[in-house]
Amino acid sequence: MKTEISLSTIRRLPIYLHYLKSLGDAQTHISATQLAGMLNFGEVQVRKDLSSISCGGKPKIGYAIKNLIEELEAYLGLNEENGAVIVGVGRLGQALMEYEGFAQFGLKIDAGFDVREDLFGTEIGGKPVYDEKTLVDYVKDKGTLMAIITVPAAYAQATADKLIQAGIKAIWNFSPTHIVVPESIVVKNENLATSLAVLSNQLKEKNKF
Amino acid sequence: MKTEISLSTIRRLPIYLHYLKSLGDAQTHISATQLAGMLNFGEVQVRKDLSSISCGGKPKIGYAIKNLIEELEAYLGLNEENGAVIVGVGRLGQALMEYEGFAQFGLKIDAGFDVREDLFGTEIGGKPVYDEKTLVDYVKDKGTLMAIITVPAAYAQATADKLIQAGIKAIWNFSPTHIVVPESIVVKNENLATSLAVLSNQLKEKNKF
DNA sequence: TAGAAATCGATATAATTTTATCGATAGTTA
DNA sequence: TAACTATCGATAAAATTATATCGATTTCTA
Repeated sequence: MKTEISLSTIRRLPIYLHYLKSLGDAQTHISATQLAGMLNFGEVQVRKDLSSISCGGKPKIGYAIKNLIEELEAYLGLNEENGAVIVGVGRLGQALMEYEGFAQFGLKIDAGFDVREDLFGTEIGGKPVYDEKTLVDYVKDKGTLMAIITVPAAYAQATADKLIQAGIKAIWNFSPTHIVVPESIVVKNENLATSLAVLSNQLKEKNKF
Repeated sequence: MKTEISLSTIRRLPIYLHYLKSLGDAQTHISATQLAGMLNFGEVQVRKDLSSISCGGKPKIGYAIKNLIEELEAYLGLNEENGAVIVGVGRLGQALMEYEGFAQFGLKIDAGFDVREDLFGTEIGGKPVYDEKTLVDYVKDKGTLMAIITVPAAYAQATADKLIQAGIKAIWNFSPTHIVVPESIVVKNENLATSLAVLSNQLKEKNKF
């Protein structure tokens, strides 16, 4: 258990967690070598990653899967529930509201907000959709810390500003635009264009030969 | 213009591009300082990034926006059109099929595939949905190189295998599972859990104090 | 036209991340 | 029980990425 865990490591932790969970009860232990092989990582990297959150595996045997899962969950804070709101209930917003995988990672979406009147009062994935006008009050009342933005690009920055003013501390932005926030706010711009750029660049590189 | 551009730089290029496009005709030139300020990057970083794809800015003036956009587009290959198929036409698949932003980045989604009969023959975002059984033939016929996977986690790996067998070279995986592919195939696992982990971790860190 | 200000690009330094190496340890097998 | 193997964890080396520094260049201003 170390103090500082690198961002790159944190990014890989959920991948380990997910893979470990997908293994049934067939085996009780797993080695870094095996994990690395399955996930296409380096095995030293896996050991280092795991050493930062786990209290250790045994030579010749590997890590106890059950332990490892617990340690990963504990570190990632998947016990404490994070309430969140979604702003922008278009297709993407709906997809995210319906997505059940988030619960597994400690994220609980409480409600969606939109400007479309026909959506008010409806439920998606069991979560209510409210008038976007009530967003600020809702967030203030509930003390919600995290917001997911899925509005059209043109409204993203304004939405973010409004949310921050209401007390939101973390923003997950799916709008195809880069939003800028004060230092004290955590933001993750989920830029699909970025992924796409990397992907098509790699494709181009590989097809050169 | 250099030979090797780092992955981190490639990831930032679309962000520059997008921002530059969002500027109107109000200004013809922009400095690295300005760009850095707007996007919250280091200004040296911006210069380095741009130097790798651009033939240069001028002191005191900065870079010609129009040029820069062209250079970015050229490098990112946004002229050559990349045809792609989407496998799995659930909400997320639909959202992606409808999303118009991809065209701007050279990605043209040709069709969607699913197993749900009621979807066959329908159109989403102007693109047809076909029976998943015809996927392999379609890909082989068209010589499609890129596929987007939005099927449930349990089917993701099998879908990928099938696509690869049909000749796909690049896979963009939105299923909440990590898929593994041969060396020769480019894959980008778009793991929402990963982003979420980073986000909630940072939130936790900041709220410590 | 001389000097000041802004900005670039290059080089150097620092920080981060990945990969390699190696001794130690827990099981396995002869 | 002695040798052998797989594996861990730590440390060291290499590679990558980000940041700082500085001289050179262009424009603006007095």
